[in-house]
Amino acid sequence: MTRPAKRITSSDVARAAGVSRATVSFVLNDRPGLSITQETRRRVLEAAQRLDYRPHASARSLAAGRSDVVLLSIPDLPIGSGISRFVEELATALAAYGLTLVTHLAGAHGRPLPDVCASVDASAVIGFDPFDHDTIQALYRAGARVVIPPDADPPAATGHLGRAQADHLISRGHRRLGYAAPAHAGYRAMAEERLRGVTDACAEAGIDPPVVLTTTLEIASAAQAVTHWAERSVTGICAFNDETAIAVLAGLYHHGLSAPADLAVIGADDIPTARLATPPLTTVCYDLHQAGRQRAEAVVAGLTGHQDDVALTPAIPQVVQRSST
Amino acid sequence: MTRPAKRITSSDVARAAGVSRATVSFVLNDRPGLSITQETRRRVLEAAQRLDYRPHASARSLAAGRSDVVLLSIPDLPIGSGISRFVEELATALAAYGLTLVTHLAGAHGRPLPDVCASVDASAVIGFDPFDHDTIQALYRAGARVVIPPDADPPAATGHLGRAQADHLISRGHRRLGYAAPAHAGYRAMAEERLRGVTDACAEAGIDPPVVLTTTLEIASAAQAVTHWAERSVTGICAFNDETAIAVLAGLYHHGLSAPADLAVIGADDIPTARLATPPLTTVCYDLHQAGRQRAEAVVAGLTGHQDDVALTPAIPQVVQRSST
DNA sequence: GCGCGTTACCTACGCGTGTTAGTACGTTAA
DNA sequence: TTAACGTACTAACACGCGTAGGTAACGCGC
Repeated sequence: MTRPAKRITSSDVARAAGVSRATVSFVLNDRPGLSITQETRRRVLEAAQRLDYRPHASARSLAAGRSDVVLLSIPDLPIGSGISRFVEELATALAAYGLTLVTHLAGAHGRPLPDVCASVDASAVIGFDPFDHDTIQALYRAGARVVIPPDADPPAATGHLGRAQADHLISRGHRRLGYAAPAHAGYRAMAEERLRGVTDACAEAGIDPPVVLTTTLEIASAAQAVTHWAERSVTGICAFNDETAIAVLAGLYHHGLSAPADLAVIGADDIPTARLATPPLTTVCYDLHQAGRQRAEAVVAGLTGHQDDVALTPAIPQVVQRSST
Repeated sequence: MTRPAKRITSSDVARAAGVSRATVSFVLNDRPGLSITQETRRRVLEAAQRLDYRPHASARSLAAGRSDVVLLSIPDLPIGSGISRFVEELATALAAYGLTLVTHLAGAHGRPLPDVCASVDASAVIGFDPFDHDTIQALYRAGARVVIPPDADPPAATGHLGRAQADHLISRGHRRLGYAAPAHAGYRAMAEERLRGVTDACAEAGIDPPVVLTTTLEIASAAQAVTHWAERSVTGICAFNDETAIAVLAGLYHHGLSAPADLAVIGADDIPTARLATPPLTTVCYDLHQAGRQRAEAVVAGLTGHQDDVALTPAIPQVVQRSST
């Protein structure tokens, strides 16, 4: 077991560089409007690097009244690789502004979000689900200066995914759709939003609402759902996500059937194994690259006081066409 | 957009309760060895609750020299649901000790771990991969008081997964094994450790080392690997993880072959779609529930100074027998 | 010599806590 | 009467940093 090393403070750097602590602070924070000799600046930077100086975050945020921590709250559901890509993109974009992203699984047993926000002294909080009003107030009281989404319309945005699935199937001639809902309770809210998109698209196309069936990730369960859909002449399935879609494909295979001839299946999220399914799965997903970047910009705009300048345009889902539709 | 609320400090609580700030601190931290009247205690608690007082984490950790934040570093790889279960378990166990877990995706582009550790002022850092010595030193310098794994034998533990895979195949009579390595660069280190376990198991069983081939998650790539293995009379494949294993299954299917008749395939991690593969995938995984709880205990032991009392017994991998072997 | 402006830095305060060393007020013991 | 001791608090310092305000040195014009 390696022993803890002593903490390096800005006084240590100041002493090593032969200047005052204030000068160290000016140099390291690149304070504008102050004149520091190139030579002094160099000495400070060299000393800081040599000592591997890292400002004490707590002291800094206490003094400056703001931290560089951004908290991402992830709902209590099995994390898919899509979220992971989103997180990576977001973290990268924030890092470019000197901000650090940490995530927190808002599980049922964990601490309430405002507590976590206070614990890490986050200056911004990003969520997936919209927060209710009380939570937002508590987050502000816990020290957050920016909260995203504030209370805007992301539910509608989530519905877009389902709408894109349905539109795709309808455009390929399907007139009777099914919806494969997940059994996992944690998915409930998100599944209902995606379903709403499907239902809306059906209504606009003038066809019946989708036949909704719940399936677990067991082949037997999916096979049973396939039987039900067949009985009701359903020809195209929108699945809650790719895993559910792959379950449906497995259910088809179990009956000696296959997509898209017997039943077209479209998933959501584009997980890595989607392309490895038999047949390779058609799916929809957001441009997470863009979504992450946009969230990062919104945070930065909020922190610098221009929060009204950036509107969160709902991300546009894209269809990844493969062979299951 | 709701407007930020003013921060409540312990002075506010003290004023509201008609006592000094010090008394508030004593009451809220339940300081032992001090006598506080029941009545005073009640007044303080009531005032704190009424004002929704939350101690400023930065100020507290500055003054006390410790924070209640535990940082979990997750390697740069698509997060599987297994990790998510592990994180949930860990967060719950830590919350019971008043500690807050936040996670950080150690992506290639993100900030170096010590920076993040310093940013959130974490008092403990938990990692998956073993940290190298320099990183550990930097983490201590960044303010961490406990680092897990310290530098112990988790490489061996990680290797256990590969060993379990190989042992399983060998026990079923396979004498010539292959290893399916991932193409993704972020997986490199972890893949090599798992491969080492396979190689060790082969050596102990007195058979040739595995035929290592790299494959992407494209069917064509996997099919090519399958051809190579067939040419070298390989009968059983240990895949780096389930996704790679599913790619191998898809490669087999592409040639009109199937597991386990033509080639046995075993994955790792037990992702949700593993049971949905054709055929359902045999795989190995850790008991993450137990692993999370154990890490939490190690952190607490470390923070309270009894770090030598808790030995991290390497988690024991379990084989999930399905139909691909 | 004096006033003024600029450059290059330093002194000193405050952020909101935890915590040590006290203080004021009893009660008891010698 | 005074010392000793326990109770129930409070005053004041320290943590490491950002930053407002100051100051010494120097140049320049008159």
